[in-house]
Amino acid sequence: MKTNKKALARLSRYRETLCLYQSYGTQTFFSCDLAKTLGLTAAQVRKDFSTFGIKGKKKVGYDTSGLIALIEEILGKNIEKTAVLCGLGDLGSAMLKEEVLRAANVRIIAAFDDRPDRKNCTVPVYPLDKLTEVVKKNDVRFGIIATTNGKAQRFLDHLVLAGVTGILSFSARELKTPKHCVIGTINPAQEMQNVIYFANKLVRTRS
Amino acid sequence: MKTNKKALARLSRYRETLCLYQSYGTQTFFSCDLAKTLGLTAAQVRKDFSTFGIKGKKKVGYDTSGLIALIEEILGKNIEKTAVLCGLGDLGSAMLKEEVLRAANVRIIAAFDDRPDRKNCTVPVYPLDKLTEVVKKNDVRFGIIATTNGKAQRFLDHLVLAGVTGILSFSARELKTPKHCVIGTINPAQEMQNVIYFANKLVRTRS
DNA sequence: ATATTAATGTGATATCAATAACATTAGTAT
DNA sequence: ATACTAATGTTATTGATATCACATTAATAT
Repeated sequence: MKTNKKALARLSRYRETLCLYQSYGTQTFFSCDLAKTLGLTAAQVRKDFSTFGIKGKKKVGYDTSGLIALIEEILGKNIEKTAVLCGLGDLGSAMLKEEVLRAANVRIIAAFDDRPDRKNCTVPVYPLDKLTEVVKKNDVRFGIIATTNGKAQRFLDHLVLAGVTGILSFSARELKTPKHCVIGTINPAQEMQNVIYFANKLVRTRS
Repeated sequence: MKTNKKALARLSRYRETLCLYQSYGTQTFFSCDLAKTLGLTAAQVRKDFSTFGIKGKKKVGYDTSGLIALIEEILGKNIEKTAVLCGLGDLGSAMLKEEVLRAANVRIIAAFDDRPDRKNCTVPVYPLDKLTEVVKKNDVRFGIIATTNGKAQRFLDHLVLAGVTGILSFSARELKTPKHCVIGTINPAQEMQNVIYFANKLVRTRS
């Protein structure tokens, strides 16, 4: 399968929407339905499906529940994955909310924060120097870095050493990551910057 | 100037890095330096610079402080922009932390949340029905939606009606937005999903 | 002054993603 | 049965982004 980052990113959006359809009792749907709901073109939906080997029936469309199951299979959603959380400030606490990461089906099993006062009842909280031990004992493969920029690299280094292979980071700083470890970065300031830039452009080019 | 979304997104990363250089006292730098720090190629850095009309000197490189100023000019960083925040849960509170949005130079002047107990000392907190009034009175052009998925569309509709033209949303749901309004979406679950997918692929393709 | 060199700036090329176009085919109507 | 139609699945085209290659040129060495 020729992987396509953008198409992959859309897969989980497709799944979301199909769940919605299912809740309405819609058993089958057409590519144009899904496209409309998501503001895409029907061709793109079909192209994406084709990329991941998803098949429908001519004149009938696609089977909602079957497709949800298939997408979940492709995304490995059925396998429960565990992660540890680094940093228990507001951002870290937000990540612990059930709703936020549910779609990815990761379970956060522990948090690390050097401020001992940041207790949390949903997961145990440890200081950084316990990270390796906890990660190794529980065979954790993913980490979320929700600390201030200054501390991010240190947490990352610990995660990598402990054997984590995928990291989600909220740090605006550039983090050094070895090749065998995947890192995804969320940078709200940058995203905001883009919104501002294009909003300004919209205003300027309106004639 | 032929705009290029990706290049624009990198501009703020360039700025970040240059500030770091400046703090080390580095007055000039080469494209390859910047490339190395950010894990890009020197050619791409120069291409990006070229896109935005940024000039250097052969054999000398680029002037750090001059370039920071220029990028800030391009990004409109010098103009202070105001925004309102919708939702004051953990995610909303995180957005109020100075560090998080600083790079975009937006100032959040008010927050809206229907839970009256969510007081906050750094910005005034109002119920949703005050949104239009506050936005109009202060001529606010940007909004940040940090609520649970269910409430996001309602906040967005209010923001749009009040005249906001740029929105940053953390909602996983598809939000309907008019064409004259720019929306940027941050979806942690989806980002995590991608990390998981590629981390698994890495493991599988390692031979 | 001249040659050398190490950098920039950019045109050409390759890759990746989105869109358009259309050939195929399963259902429906007659 | 046959024709028709409305959907899929895929190929071709376009567009955007990244990479490559190199001509240009300003500083340095001789």
